[in-house]
Amino acid sequence: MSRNYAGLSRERIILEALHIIAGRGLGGLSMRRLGDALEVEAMAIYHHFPLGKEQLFNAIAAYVASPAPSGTVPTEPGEEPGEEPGEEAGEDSDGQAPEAEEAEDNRPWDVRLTDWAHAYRARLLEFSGALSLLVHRAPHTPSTDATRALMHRALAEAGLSGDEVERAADAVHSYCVGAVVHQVRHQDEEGAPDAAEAEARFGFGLRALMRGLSPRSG
Amino acid sequence: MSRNYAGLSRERIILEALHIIAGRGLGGLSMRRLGDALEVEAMAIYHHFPLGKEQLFNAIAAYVASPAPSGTVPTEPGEEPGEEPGEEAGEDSDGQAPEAEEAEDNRPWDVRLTDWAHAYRARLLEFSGALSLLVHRAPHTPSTDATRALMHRALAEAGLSGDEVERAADAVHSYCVGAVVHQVRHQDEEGAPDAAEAEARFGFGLRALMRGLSPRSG
DNA sequence: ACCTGAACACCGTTCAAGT
DNA sequence: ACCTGAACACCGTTCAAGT
Repeated sequence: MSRNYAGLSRERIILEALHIIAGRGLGGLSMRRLGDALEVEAMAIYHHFPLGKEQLFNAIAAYVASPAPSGTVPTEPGEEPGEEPGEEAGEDSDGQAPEAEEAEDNRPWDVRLTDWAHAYRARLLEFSGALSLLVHRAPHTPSTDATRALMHRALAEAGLSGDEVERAADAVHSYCVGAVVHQVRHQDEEGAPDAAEAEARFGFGLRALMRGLSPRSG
Repeated sequence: MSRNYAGLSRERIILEALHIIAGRGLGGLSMRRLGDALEVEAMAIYHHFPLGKEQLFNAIAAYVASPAPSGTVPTEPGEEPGEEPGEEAGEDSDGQAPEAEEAEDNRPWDVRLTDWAHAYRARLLEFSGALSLLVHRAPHTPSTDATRALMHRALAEAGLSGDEVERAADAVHSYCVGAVVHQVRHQDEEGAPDAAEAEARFGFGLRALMRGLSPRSG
């Protein structure tokens, strides 16, 4: 029993960490506790996250902020993409990633934006225990790239131009994060809205914002 | 030198804690380090915050979220208001506090709201190191009461009614917090906007939101 | 009332070692 | 490559004691 090929991986570690965070809060996550949950010595985690807890936090943040192809563990900048090291992974520093173009989305720009916003909100809400990790971390992943592209296309289509697109995208993003923070902050108060009402309020504000963002129509 | 009347107070402790947070981040705040900064044994802090670090965090959150009569240390629910204990402080559980009505604000509703939003944003930005404390804490202070009243008056004046006022207030609040989080998240990235541009973006989104919130005008 | 100082359980991380 | 186990410096908090 001295050997232990626990089959640890970054993904398993992140998922288990998220589980602990969900149950005991962010402050309840310790390397030792995480090791226990993974049935491994705490120090084993350092083999997968050599830079320690801070690096683990970054990975969790990236995971939470990347609602992409379902449960993918994104690679952080400054880390090699795992798997057999050998040739360079070919990091094209281009903005536009040519992948992930599964099918054209022909729906109107406001529907696409609204859809994205609701999905993003749901993701943040699902991992609300890790939300405060996102306050000082802005992970950069394929998923966040895709979001950026989606928003810019939609807002350009709405008739905004250049600077306005940039600012409008920031505004929508800010509103989504802010709304989730607002809900989480107040969720165990007395007159707190239930899940349905919370989503209704989110939709109300989102519609107002998008209405106000649209170019003058009269 | 065994005695030490350090003249400790909740306010001094909170201010010093905020100073440490500004310098070393939230994770850099330890009771022992805080004690050192206050030239006191760490355990002395527990006399002013008997419930420990969690209570201190609550107090910091309340302080940051209360841009009220300049630097007042608000009292948290579940703590006596300090000073000589004796008679009960007379906690009127009424919502509307009859105090703090210094002078009528006769400016249009949108100016009042915009003003409040910019001031709130500035406060959160000033203490951005403590921002993540607000993700899971919604302190209730005279200042937050005043904010609520201000918002409701303004939005009612704008022509919104009942439910709409509630939802609109949430939306504005969400946007403000979200915008600050968004700025803090991205602030040491490459193409990050400077302070002026950041405020401009904030204003842009805020105007859009308020425009979209206003009742139909055509 | 206000602060000290020793003590305890727990924490993140390093480092040498095992397979 | 992957994991263990002892060690170190630091942490939050309790508790008895000083003035």
